[in-house]
Amino acid sequence: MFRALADPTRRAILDRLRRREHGVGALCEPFAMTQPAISQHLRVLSEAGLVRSRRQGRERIYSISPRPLRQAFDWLAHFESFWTDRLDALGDHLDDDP
Amino acid sequence: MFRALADPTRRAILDRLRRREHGVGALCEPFAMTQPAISQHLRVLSEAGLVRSRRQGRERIYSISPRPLRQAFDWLAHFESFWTDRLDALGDHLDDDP
DNA sequence: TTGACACATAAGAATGTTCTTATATGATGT
DNA sequence: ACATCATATAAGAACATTCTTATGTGTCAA
Repeated sequence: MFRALADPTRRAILDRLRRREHGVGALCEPFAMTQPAISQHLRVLSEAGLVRSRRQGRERIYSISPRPLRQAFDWLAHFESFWTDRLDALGDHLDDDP
Repeated sequence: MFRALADPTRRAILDRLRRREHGVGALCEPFAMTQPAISQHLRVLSEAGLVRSRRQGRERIYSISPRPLRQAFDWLAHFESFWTDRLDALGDHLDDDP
């Protein structure tokens, strides 16, 4: 799933979808890339559970599906004390979830 | 940088370093992988700014370097409203940073 | 200074990713 | 039924990742 977030195009797509949902055509527009390439990225995002889609006429509308993003967020939150503590440099981080 | 987080071995290394700093030998121990493989992962983490290291005798001690983790965390935090709001299903997420 | 230890680097094989072009599918309007 | 629009899928080329084994580098201890 972090793998799906590893690609900058896919992160840009998510940033775009964060603002509002979009059809594929609209998602393609800002990228210097063919439509199949975007569809493939959407597939990766979809398989990672990061987006969902529904049909609407002949368009397919994609939107954010937040659950895995939240998992990633929660994982990173484990490291929060590293930038919160001023004790940072002391290597003072022992088990916070035993 | 998300690319560096995309590999499960590297995330496991970070999880390990989150608890305390470690030498390479200790980091290798839980993995079914050779020492050079781990050293290569450590190099990727280091180039992404996710870990730092210092020499201590003949050991090299690795520890977390939190700045890029925080960037990732901040990026994901942009999506926080998706799992916070109960309006989730309404696609009601318009610009929150214009 | 020599041997052993802890680690890094190099080279290469296997596999995975990310694009392209060409083609298939599914819905709409006539 | 047919042409068209919106999108998906397939096949393949180019490049990147992730391991392996073999070897290099720096530190310590005798």
